Amino acid sequence: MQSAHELALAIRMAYLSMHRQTDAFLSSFEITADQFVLLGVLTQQDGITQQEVSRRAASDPNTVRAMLLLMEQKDLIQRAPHGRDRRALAITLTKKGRRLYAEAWKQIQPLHATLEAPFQPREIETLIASLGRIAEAMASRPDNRDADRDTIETVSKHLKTT
Amino acid sequence: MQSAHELALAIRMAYLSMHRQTDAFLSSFEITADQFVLLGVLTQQDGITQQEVSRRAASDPNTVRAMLLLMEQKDLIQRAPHGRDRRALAITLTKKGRRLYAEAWKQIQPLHATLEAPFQPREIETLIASLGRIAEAMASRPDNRDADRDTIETVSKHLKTT
DNA sequence: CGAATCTCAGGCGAACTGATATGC
DNA sequence: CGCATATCAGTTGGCCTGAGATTC
Repeated sequence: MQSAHELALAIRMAYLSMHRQTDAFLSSFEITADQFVLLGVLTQQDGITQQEVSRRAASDPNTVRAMLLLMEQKDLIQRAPHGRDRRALAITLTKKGRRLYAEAWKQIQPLHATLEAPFQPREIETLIASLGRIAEAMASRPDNRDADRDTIETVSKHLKTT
Repeated sequence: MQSAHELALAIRMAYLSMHRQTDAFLSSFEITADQFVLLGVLTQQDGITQQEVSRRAASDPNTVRAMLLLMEQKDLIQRAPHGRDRRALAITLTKKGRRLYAEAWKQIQPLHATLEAPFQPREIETLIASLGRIAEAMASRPDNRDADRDTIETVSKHLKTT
């Protein structure tokens, strides 16, 4: 069990250090690492609902809503009534949002290079698979909420197609 | 570069799902996953300064200070003037804090089991090492602040001795 | 004296919880 | 009716900037 705790701390440290660096790299664009993730989701497919954005970002609807409000103020996205479901809002990228994501993506390449530098290509695939198994294991615990399972499946599918 | 992005997203998803589950497991103790991390640091060694706690938790001094204030209110820790450095506060666990950590540790064992279930013991060691290399790579980027390097070294040392 | 280190205060974005309203 | 979606209010953790205090 000791090694499980060490693993948990290692994941925590890797995530936090990466998140800090990502924020630093994106600060000149005045977007955060997490907003960058949402832009990436919408670049894959937009016109989807806030719920769908939340699922694909493995995040929480309330969190996503707050982020989208900020991003709407900055004219990166639009929130318009959904055609088929009048409860929902359809989220679309603005031209500014699409352009910003493309430039932020370029900006972040050195960080991507640093991230994969210590590894062989095969190691990276293994690492991604291991982390995916962890996320699956966490999401399929008996006491979980149903949403989590959907999230993992949705995101896994999303990852495979990118 | 594409795989680097996938790796980043995988780390993010693994961390967030784990963090959610940890919070759920600890909710009956009325402490959070991050407070649990601080208690663990102090269990290893207490009487250290807030700065030292921050470094060992791979976190930020201001964040840690706010958390310690909450934990002091709940009588889990004490903040007393430091003997050698009169600028600093020395943080010590109370008996209540020490007992709570021991019980929370027991409570969390099923989650630890779930975390390591998908892997062979050797795989876990490899995984921890890989995540450690990522944290090192992130911390040693040219544009980093000096504090990050110290953090990684301190925590790495800490992990080895546990 | 200045430099370094720690504490503290205020602010912001993100993650989550729980509750409520409304459309399906 | 149950279910899904969005919204609102509140808490916590994480990071930053900047101020003040103390020690070196």
